[in-house]
Order: sequence, then C-alpha cells, then structure tokens
Amino acid sequence: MPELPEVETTCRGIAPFVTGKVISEVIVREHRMRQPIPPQLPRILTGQSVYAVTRRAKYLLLQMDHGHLLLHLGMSGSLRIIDKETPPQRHDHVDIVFDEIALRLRDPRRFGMVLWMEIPPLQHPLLRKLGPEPLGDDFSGEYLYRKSIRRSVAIKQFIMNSHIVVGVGNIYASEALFRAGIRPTRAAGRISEKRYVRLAEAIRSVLDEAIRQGGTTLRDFQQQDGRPGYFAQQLEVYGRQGEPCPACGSPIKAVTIGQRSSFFCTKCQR
DNA sequence: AAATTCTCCTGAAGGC
DNA sequence: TGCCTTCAGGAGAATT
Repeated sequence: MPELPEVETTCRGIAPFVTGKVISEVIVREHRMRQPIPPQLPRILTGQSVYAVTRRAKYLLLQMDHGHLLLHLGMSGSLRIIDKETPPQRHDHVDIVFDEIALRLRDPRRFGMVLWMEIPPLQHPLLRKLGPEPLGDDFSGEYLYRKSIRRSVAIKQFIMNSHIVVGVGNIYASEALFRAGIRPTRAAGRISEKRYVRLAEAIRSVLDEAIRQGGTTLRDFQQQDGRPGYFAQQLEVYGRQGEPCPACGSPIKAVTIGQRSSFFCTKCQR
C-alpha cells in the first residue's frame, strides 16, 4: 500500500527514465479507475514531452507540453519502467510508451487515479486545500499545535487528515505516534505544544527513514517482478498486536479508530 | 467548520 | 484440497 515514502521513491525511480522523453503511444487496457480514464487521453498525450516528474502529497505529477498528468497509486498501484514489448499481465491497466521503454501502471484494486489537467496543478480542487508536506519547512510541532486547538478528533485521525498534513498513512501514523509516546486515541486538542514538537519530529523521521530505505532499491523500477524493498523497514508496532513492545515489553494493543486499525503500547503511549 | 460514514475493489488470510 | 467469508485500506463524497 503506497504511503508517501513509496510514492517519493517511485517519483525518483521513474524520473530519470521519462524526463525529456516524447510519448509515442498510450495504451489504456482498463479505463475503470477511481475516475474513468477518458477515451481521448491517448490522443491528448501522444507527441507531448515530459519536462519533469514531481510529487505533491501522494500525487505524482508529470509536467508535459500542454498540461500535467496526475497519477495516484491508491491502495495497490505501482509504476514500473519496462521494455515496451513486455507483455502485460493482469491488472496492468495503462502503458505510457516512449521510444524503447514504457511507464506501466498496475493497480489490482483500481483505487488509483489518472487525470489530465490543463490548469496549474496546485490550483486543481484535489490539490488546492492540502496541508503542508511533512518533510517541508512549513511543517512543525508549532504548526500542528496551532491547528489542533479545540479539536476533539483522535490524534491519529488528525495527523492522517490531508488538510492538516499530507502523506501520513495508516501505517506510519501508528509508527510516529509510538515514537512520540502519544496514544492514538487521545483528542488532538488535549496535547501540549511540547508533545507536538516531538510528534512532528517523529513523523518526519519515520518517513525520512523509509525514503532512505526505498532509495537503495531504485533499480527495482526497471524490473518487472518483485516488490521494491521499501516494505523492508522495521515497523515497531503496526500489525504487531500481542507482540512485546520494543521499548518496554508490554503487549501491543490493537484498536479501531475511524474504521482503521491502529496499534500502540498502553504503557509507553499516553 | 468539524466530525462521521460510505464507497470504490480485489488479493490475502482465515474458517470449515 | 478447496470453496466461501471476511478484512484491509487512500481519500473523495455525502451526510449530520
């Protein structure tokens, strides 16, 4: 499930292969994504050059001659650089073909998105109201504290809210709260600024470490099989219900918050 | 405005 | 062994 580190790793992984290249063909085998892929997309994209590949939140943006192509990987999406003759497998929905290679989108659950935008991407409704990047300069404990005042929502839901801060998915929310010693069920408005400083640093470090690990497996973007190694990161609490806390040995507890599974140590996190 | 619920989909895991 | 059921989850949309 692509979280921000995987999207960032994907961004860095594909950029060298597609930047400066001209699209020769676009093949859409399955148009039923989160939003249907319009039939005219291949015609629109063919002949355009890719100027840059960037990321905002978990959205990938391919800057083209006449607009931007937005890609979202949803729950199960992945992008690979392949030889353009590589036969598609089940769930390989879109190929963006360049000279000898293609950028191939695979997404079994089809929660992903492929969207052509002719306005400045940051003005698009999907991107306009997003909070700061967790690895950027606008994100801090002081910022989180300021936004949390009088908010009763659970802190885990608060940091997963993309209007507050982008890119914190279910796995890393649990991990960051463990590092910060904050119980995921605690009301956002009942946390001190000092603890928010620690939480912001935890979010930053957990995402940064995951990106560093992903960076070691960039070559995987040329392969067809095998998942990139960014799942390799040691997760301290996520999915470890009943296992001993790495800090104190108490059993890790699982609860559901906002219809999402959450994991924490009842002793280390208050 | 804020909080909550619903929805999309299919692979994986668990039960019998 | 195999079939059936349940679950997970990003995030926009709808609802309260």
